[in-house]
Parts: sequence; C-alpha cells; structure tokens
Amino acid sequence: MTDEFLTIRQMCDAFEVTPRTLRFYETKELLSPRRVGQKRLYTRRDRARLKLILRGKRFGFSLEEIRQLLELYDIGQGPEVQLRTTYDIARQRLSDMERQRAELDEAIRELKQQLAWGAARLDELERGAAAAE
Amino acid sequence: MTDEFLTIRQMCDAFEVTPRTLRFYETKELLSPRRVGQKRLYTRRDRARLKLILRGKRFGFSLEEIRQLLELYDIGQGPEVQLRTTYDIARQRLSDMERQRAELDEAIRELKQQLAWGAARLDELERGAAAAE
DNA sequence: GATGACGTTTACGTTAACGTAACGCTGCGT
DNA sequence: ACGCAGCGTTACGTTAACGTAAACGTCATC
Repeated sequence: MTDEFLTIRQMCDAFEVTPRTLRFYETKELLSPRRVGQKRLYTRRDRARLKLILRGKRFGFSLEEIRQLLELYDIGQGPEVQLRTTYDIARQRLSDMERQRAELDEAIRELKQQLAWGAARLDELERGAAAAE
Repeated sequence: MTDEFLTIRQMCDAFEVTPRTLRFYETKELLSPRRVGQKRLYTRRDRARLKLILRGKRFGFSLEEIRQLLELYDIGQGPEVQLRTTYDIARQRLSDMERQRAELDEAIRELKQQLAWGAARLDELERGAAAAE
C-alpha cells in the first residue's frame, strides 16, 4: 500500500503529468529520484516535492521560484533565517496574486458591461424582426 | 485638436505602446494605417481599433481572437448574425475569465493558509529566542 | 526471435507577443 | 556638406514549459 517507490509511469498516473514533465523537472533540479540501473524510482520525498511543485504552479510561481523555495525547505531544516526568506517571497507572491485578481475583476466588470450592451442590441433586433412580420 | 492623423510616435505616446508593437499589429492585420510615401498615418478609425485591441488584451483575448472580433465589427456594419457571433465569443470568454478567477481565489486561499502557518512558526521562533536570553 | 510496451538520452520544435539588432533612406538644423 | 534623429524593412533572439521525434536498450510475451 502506498508503495515505497513509484516508477515514472505510476507517478504520472498519480499526479496527472507526463513522463516528459517529470524528466524536465529533474533537469531543473526540482526532483532527483533514486536510480536503479537506468530506471528512476520516486520516493515519498519525491512525491511530497512534486505535490509542492504542482501547488506552487497553481499559485503562479515559476519553476525557478519553486526551485528556490524547495531549496530553502531542505536547507532550512533547522528553522533559521531561511524560513523568513521563504515567508517573504510567499507574501510577495500573494500580493502579486491579489493585484492580478483585482485586474481580472476589473476586466470582468468591463466585459459584462459590453455584453449587456450587446444583449440590448440583440434584443432590439429581435423586436424589430417580430414587428416586421 | 485631436488631429485628424497621428504619426507612429504620436500613437505610441498616446497609447503607451512601442513602434514595434504597432508595426507588429499591422503584420497581424489588426491595424492598417494610411501610407503617405513611406510614413504611416493613423486615422481616427485606427485609434478606435487600437483602443479595442488594448481593451481586448486586458480581457485576455489573444491577438488572433481580437482580429476576428474586429473583422466582425467591420463586416457586420449591418447588424446581422455577426453581432450574435461576437456576443457568443465574448460570453465564452467571460466564462473562461470567471473560471480563472475562481482558480485564482482558490490559490490565494491556500497560499494564505500557508502564510498563516509560516507566521505561526516564525512567532514560535521569536518566543524561543526571547525566552533563551 | 520478432513484436511490443516501456524506459533512456539528446536535441530540435512550439507558442505569443513582441525586443533588438542591422542596415538603409530621408529630412532638417547647422 | 555633415551628422543625427526618426522612420522603414528584414530577420533573428527571447521566455516558459514542456511536446515531439529520433535512436537505442530491456524485458515480457507470443
């Protein structure tokens, strides 16, 4: 159960990513699965990291930012200034996201107005057509 | 006042874009300024289009989508099925944006939780340090 | 022992929206 | 006449995150 090691395919199925993606992350030093012969074997640690990676992506972090954060998580075993740094980066990211959200909201509002206008015109056309019959 | 024609530089200053951008839009058939000799001259129509283009970008439309919409605006002088099409595309876009916003909200919530956790740990560290003195 | 299924590496391709560089023409102020 | 500013075209560079293809090794099976 929850096998100690997963093959690349099992990882892919579990996290809905492609093998290419996992190998790519490896070249970016985001993952470093054990090697048995040529095969990659992903440990519990790799799974935890991948989970963090994917969450980071949802947060809008770049892979490079994620790499730095993971590095901090590792090195910062002994909770030191690293945690503070990670924390600050994350707060920065949060404010970026909130700004993004505000812009998106604004765009949505504008677009809705446009749509209302369009709907009114379409409505007029329908009435016109109905009246013409 | 509001000169009939604008040079490329005036356009750039007015809309905060670079010359490269305007020429790029031209190759993408989003704009088609008059030519006097070699120089480009932008008319009121071009300005209106650029305004729509930039708004479209804020909405998250791709340039290609914007091109199609502009085409519809043009051809659809006589309000026909075109308006309906434009309307539908825009509604589709709106739903995309709302989905996007939902995801962003979710990510923000998660990140905030993480931050709360981080803040708690930092707090612990401070207390520990204070107690140790 | 041939056929697949799955794994590996290496390397080039992709997409969007421009940036940047190279090179040429042209008008204008001195 | 000189030099520079500003416009023009053409074409290659950029960034991110993989996709895709080539070319090969290795089991397991038919």
